[in-house]
Amino acid sequence: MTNNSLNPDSGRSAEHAYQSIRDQILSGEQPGGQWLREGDLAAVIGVSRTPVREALRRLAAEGLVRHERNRGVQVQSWTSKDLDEVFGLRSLLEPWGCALAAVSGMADLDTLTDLACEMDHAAAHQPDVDVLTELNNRFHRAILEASGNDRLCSLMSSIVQVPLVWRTFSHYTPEELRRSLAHHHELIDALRAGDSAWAESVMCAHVRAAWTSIRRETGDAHSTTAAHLEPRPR
Amino acid sequence: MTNNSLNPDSGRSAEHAYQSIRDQILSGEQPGGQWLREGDLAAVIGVSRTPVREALRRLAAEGLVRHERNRGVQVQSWTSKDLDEVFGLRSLLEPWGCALAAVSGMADLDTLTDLACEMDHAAAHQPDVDVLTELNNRFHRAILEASGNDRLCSLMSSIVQVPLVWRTFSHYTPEELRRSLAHHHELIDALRAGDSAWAESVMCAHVRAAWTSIRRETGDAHSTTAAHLEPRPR
DNA sequence: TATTCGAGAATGGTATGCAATATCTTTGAA
DNA sequence: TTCAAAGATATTGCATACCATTCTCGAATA
Repeated sequence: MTNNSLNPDSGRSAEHAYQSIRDQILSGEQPGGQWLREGDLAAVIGVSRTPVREALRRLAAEGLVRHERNRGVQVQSWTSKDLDEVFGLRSLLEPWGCALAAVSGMADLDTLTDLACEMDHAAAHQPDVDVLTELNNRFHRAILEASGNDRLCSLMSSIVQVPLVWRTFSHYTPEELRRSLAHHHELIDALRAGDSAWAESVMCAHVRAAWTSIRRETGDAHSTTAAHLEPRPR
Repeated sequence: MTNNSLNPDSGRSAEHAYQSIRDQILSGEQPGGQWLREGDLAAVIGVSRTPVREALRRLAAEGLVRHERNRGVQVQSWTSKDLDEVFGLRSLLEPWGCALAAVSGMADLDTLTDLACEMDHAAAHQPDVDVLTELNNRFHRAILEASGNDRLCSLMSSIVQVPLVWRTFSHYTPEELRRSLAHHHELIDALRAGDSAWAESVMCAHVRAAWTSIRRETGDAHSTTAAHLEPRPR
């Protein structure tokens, strides 16, 4: 076998397959609607079908692929409705988590500041979308973790697993990018002040600004209804 | 083989295993911390280890069991912190979904009314917790589906997968049970009126009343802090 | 020409065997 | 007596083989 006892990856085929397939989907390499054959994936990744099946089931549970009995799995396709659902939930959950973080005392303001400054740097000259995406995800995750609600973190993680959302920064104009980075610094100030209402408001603005940017980029018939501008029930 | 072509369950071993194990966990038959051996489960359910493994991975993705490499899976244990997390999220998401349902025009008021009346009947003399649980879950699910946000439904489904929450009705006093059923009817009236604020408020009250009931039943040191009574950030 | 039926191929579903790893037990010495 | 190390045992992880189901495509018939 290819996995002898000297191979440090021995016993991690399923995890490897999962990461591999997930990356292909989030990067857009496997477009929505694409059928994923177990045999092909197994051959490409270099493992048997068993760990590939396990990986596909995990991805199906997370909503990245659809599983049809006796037919296989295909990469989930995303519509503007999906985007609205994701951002509707984000604009509810992230501000809430941010408000909790403001009063939990668990926020590591130094780390957040570092991340925000690194993002400023990464955006300075030739914005590197991959780096910005990575830093941004860590920033948002750090705030949610400071909320003290582990389930909230898990939920948000699964929600933002949408290629379009994952690469939010590729949709920003330079001006929008600057505003987004400014939001991050303002969030830190609000957290430092322990002002949950301030923190919540900034985060809400932050998310909904992103919503509008992405809607513009993915403009379609549905966007003309501006559904997201309907008054949000309180 | 036991599965010949005449067996309608042919090719659904994994689903069968999933339902079987899930029921055992939600019913409390398999207590938290219990280790689940693939071989034992396979023998009891009457299938091979392969579909059992698939079922266990699904349950792990849903958070009902914990999976440790090369050690197996054990039933998730629940603490009062978990309960607070679940109800914190519920008291945010369910009212929101309810408000959306009030203005979406997608709520099937007849079905909801039927469910509410069936619950009244089931609670009349000798309350049947299993029947009430089933009807209650269908009632709440129907409202969330009427919100039009499919992801919200999925999220809530995964959140309430906690034995203690699943069997909320077993924690109610007769008086609390009556109030809960009254909430259901009021929810229907609010939805019929298309009043999102009303619907949202009732649902919020409904969830938070349940929170308090369950906290009382699971009373522990943590409950003395009454963390859920802290002002919810808006 | 269109439609339906069937044979073959492709694919997923399940069972089983082996290898790797963790846990438990036993045995030996300090 | 206790602790540690090594072997025994049990359990999971992965690969492979086989079976069931579904899809495809062509031929026969209305």
